[in-house]
Amino acid sequence: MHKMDFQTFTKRYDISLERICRDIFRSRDKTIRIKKEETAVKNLTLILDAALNLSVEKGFDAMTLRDLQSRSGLSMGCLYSYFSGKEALLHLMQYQGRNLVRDVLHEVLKDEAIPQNKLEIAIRAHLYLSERMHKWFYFSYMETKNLGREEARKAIESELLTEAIFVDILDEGKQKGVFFFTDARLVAAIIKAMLQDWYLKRWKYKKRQIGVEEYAAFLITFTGKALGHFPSDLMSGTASPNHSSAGGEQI
Amino acid sequence: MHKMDFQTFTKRYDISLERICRDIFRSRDKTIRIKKEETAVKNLTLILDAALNLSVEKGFDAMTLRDLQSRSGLSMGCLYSYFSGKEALLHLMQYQGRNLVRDVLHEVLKDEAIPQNKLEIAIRAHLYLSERMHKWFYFSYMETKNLGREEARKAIESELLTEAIFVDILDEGKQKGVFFFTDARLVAAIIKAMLQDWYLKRWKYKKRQIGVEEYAAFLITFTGKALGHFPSDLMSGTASPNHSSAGGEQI
DNA sequence: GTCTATATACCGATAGAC
DNA sequence: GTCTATCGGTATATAGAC
Repeated sequence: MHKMDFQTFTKRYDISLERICRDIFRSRDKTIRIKKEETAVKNLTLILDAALNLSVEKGFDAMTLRDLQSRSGLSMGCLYSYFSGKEALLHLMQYQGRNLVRDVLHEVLKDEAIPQNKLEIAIRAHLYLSERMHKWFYFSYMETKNLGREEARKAIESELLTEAIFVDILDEGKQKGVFFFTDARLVAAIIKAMLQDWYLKRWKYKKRQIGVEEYAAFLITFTGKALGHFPSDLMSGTASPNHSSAGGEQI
Repeated sequence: MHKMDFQTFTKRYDISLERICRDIFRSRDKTIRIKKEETAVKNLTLILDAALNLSVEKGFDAMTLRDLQSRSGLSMGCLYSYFSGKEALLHLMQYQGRNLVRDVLHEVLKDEAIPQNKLEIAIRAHLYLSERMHKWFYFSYMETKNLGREEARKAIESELLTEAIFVDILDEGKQKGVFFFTDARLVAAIIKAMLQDWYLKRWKYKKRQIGVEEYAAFLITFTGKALGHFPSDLMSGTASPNHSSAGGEQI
């Protein structure tokens, strides 16, 4: 998928809360007591939407099930038909978010061979994903520390997997003589840090009216220069205007 | 302060928990009911040490005052002689950490004139500070969202102040023709993101045996290349060995 | 499937003995 | 200055009516 921008990205991949909830229902029929798919998906959407918003506002820990009750419009008893407890809800959301990110990242890269293009695509896909699923990314990052032993291990594994994608691209580019650096893992680590800043410091970029396309172009130029590779059409530093909300409502 | 490394940094600046607690006692004699300085500083040190460790382990919200009681060795009633409530403790710690960082950053930069050196010093000082006060930095970052309206405003102000230091250095370098970029605030923002990665993803760098000197050298080289400025003695990419623990126990 | 009502436990905070 | 004992409030979770 070349010459990708935010709009074509959101059109190509169905990243909606409803779709995620349907995936959850189909893969977790044991822990969810409700039988009818339509009812289950509708209520799951209400629950996850409320839980995401409350978690971003005040933190998952500070969110009480009474908050979740009133925000979702469902009752206490009804909530417990969809998950076995507050902790199970946390794990459910973390798990589903991780898998979606992993799948999309592999999907966008699968038909590309040129390292410079791969790097640009991986950066853009990660930024676009976190733009589309901003609350989800913010939530996943902030609540990692509250996970239990086994779940924390999976979160770390996921972090390293994303990084490994960048390490592979960098090493390939180094071998082909288009990237210049000494330690691929260090470069991948700070690329990841810069990607994460986009959703962790969203308030800052929003206040400065910097959109996702502009940030993407800047990041690609900056890393390109640092790696000794200069993307031809981006060196001017001019970026597209802000249309960060072109892809519909954020989830 | 030129040719700064971690060891000389920690020797030059007294960044100990005891010193911070003494500052707190002297500046807050109204909210602390204890009169004798020796007693007060001793117990404050116990309290803050326990609070920092518990917050990093499970989060400030999840930490109960009973946890704090057993970890510090003091009783419930005694704790309340040192702060008026859990929220006041949070604000106290945030406030004191912010001020120390602000003061040290201004101190290290005050006698330097060359932009390239300024950039290197600012990067090193921030990394060394966060290395020395790792728990403090991690705590400050993670608990920002739990602050009240007014305190959150101060935290944001502090974030932007640190960034402004980098913006000034970058603009000066651009004017003098040694740095090349289009938007100083974007560059400063991602430099900050890379600095923060050092204390937010500490587990990763520790596992890979990357010390603070090595990370500092890498960051300076990477940003130097991206800005079109090549530090002469760092281009080889070779870095000092890991002596991240040379400066005593972390706080 | 969804609701209300309630059980049980633990939180932050304080009063008052020592 | 420091302790123990306890209050009032609220959390998660469940039982059983509809």
